[in-house]
Amino acid sequence: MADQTHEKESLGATEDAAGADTAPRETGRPATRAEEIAAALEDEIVQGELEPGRRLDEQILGRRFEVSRTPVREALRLLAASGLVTIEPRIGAVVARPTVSEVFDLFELVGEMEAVAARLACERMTDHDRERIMQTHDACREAGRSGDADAYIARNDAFHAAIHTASENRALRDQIELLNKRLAPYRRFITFRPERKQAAEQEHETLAAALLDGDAEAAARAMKEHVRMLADDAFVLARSLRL
Amino acid sequence: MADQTHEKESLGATEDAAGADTAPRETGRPATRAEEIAAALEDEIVQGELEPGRRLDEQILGRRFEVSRTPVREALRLLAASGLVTIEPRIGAVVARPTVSEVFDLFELVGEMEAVAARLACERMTDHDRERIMQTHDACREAGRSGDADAYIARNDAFHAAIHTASENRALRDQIELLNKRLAPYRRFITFRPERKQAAEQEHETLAAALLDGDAEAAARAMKEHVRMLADDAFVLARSLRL
DNA sequence: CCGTGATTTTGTGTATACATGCTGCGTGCG
DNA sequence: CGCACGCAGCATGTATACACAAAATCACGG
Repeated sequence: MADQTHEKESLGATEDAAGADTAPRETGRPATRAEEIAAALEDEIVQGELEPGRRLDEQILGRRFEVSRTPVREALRLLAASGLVTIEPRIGAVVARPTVSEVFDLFELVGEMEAVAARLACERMTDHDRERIMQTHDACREAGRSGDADAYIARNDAFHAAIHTASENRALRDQIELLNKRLAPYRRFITFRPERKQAAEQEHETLAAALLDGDAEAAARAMKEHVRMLADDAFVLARSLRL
Repeated sequence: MADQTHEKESLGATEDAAGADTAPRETGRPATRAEEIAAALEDEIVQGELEPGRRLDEQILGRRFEVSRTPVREALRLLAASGLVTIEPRIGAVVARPTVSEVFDLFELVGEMEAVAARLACERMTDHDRERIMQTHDACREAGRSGDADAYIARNDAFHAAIHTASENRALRDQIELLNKRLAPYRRFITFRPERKQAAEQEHETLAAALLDGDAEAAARAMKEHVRMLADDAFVLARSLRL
């Protein structure tokens, strides 16, 4: 039972190295069962396999992961703390289903924070950061042409992650990436749409130009606009889909 | 029958954040034991009774709160998720003791976010918000003269809370207040110092003036500067105290 | 005297059992 | 026919027991 080579089915398994470090926990220490379960559930929520509002029954999950309720409970607590699930006493856990207004607030917040990150990145980035930003931007553009939606999402995340890293503020970076996880279920619908992808492309160009040009304010503005457009599209699409 | 009102608190309503009652009244049970314990521990950490680095033994805490280890564990998980304690597998929980660099990042982040809140508040505040900001500002000034440090801290928090509320973004507000909790152990040393209080007073004046004047950029700048000064003083003091 | 390794001890991680409050449905009354 | 009350089933909250890893202690040898 000591052998912890978890051969779980896992999911896509095509873990992109660039976006792999989206986990704020980099303890490097051996993971506990609860953390493994939390990570697995988080993936499923972010990937949209578990839709918002879905009930998360402790016993069922326990059977599914072949553990008792205890680690499952702790995993759910972890996810609840990061805002991905909601737990109400004596009721149970469900995948978080924020109100429209809450999603709006989250988009606005992440926009502001990404803008801060862009500004700081502009002021602080090393040559290596600059290179990585250019590189991920190019990769993003390339994926945009190829039309592979999954690849595009991964590259897009990598581009943004490069900016977060360049901001040289770990707390900021962690917060942004947590917020993006919470918003992932709502972004998914958007990023797949070709016209959005094209617009994002354009916005990325502006953003990258400002970054490489060292114009912090322009970069911040471009980033905020970028997120705002995304949010707008998300709401328009949500409305048209009666979500 | 539970007569607990699950009413969500109205945003601009009579919300005495000034009170910040440290005494968790146990009228009935609006929460589970784990949450009660988490709240109690959070208070003790924020108040500085539990210093950073202090070990949090599950069994000892269980005896202290007269519960088994289970709710204690969940409480610790809750606090860990909010960043107030650190849990390492097979090691246990300790009150979070971030590195200097991490504290620096946190101060910078909270400064940026408070600045965002100030800007948004400037653009969105209702008459009621405006009144509340003025009112809490006056109270703050008054407490500054009286010399009651605890009262001043409470009023100061209320002033900032009024701005957060006026920003009309709940997610932003929650994040800022969480960050402030995490920084509380390090702010404590500063806020008590008279010269810092006086400087803060001045900065508050500038900030309030910009807010009431509707100058969003000036308000954001003033807020960022306000937090930056606080952080600077905190680091200077920490160095002089060899912390 | 001190370093090194085995042993004990302690505390966390997980499992299981019990208690309590919610949910849903059926029955009886208005 | 509709609604309220009550009961049974069940999921969560809490307690307790066991397994195992890490720290502390001690014994032994250099």
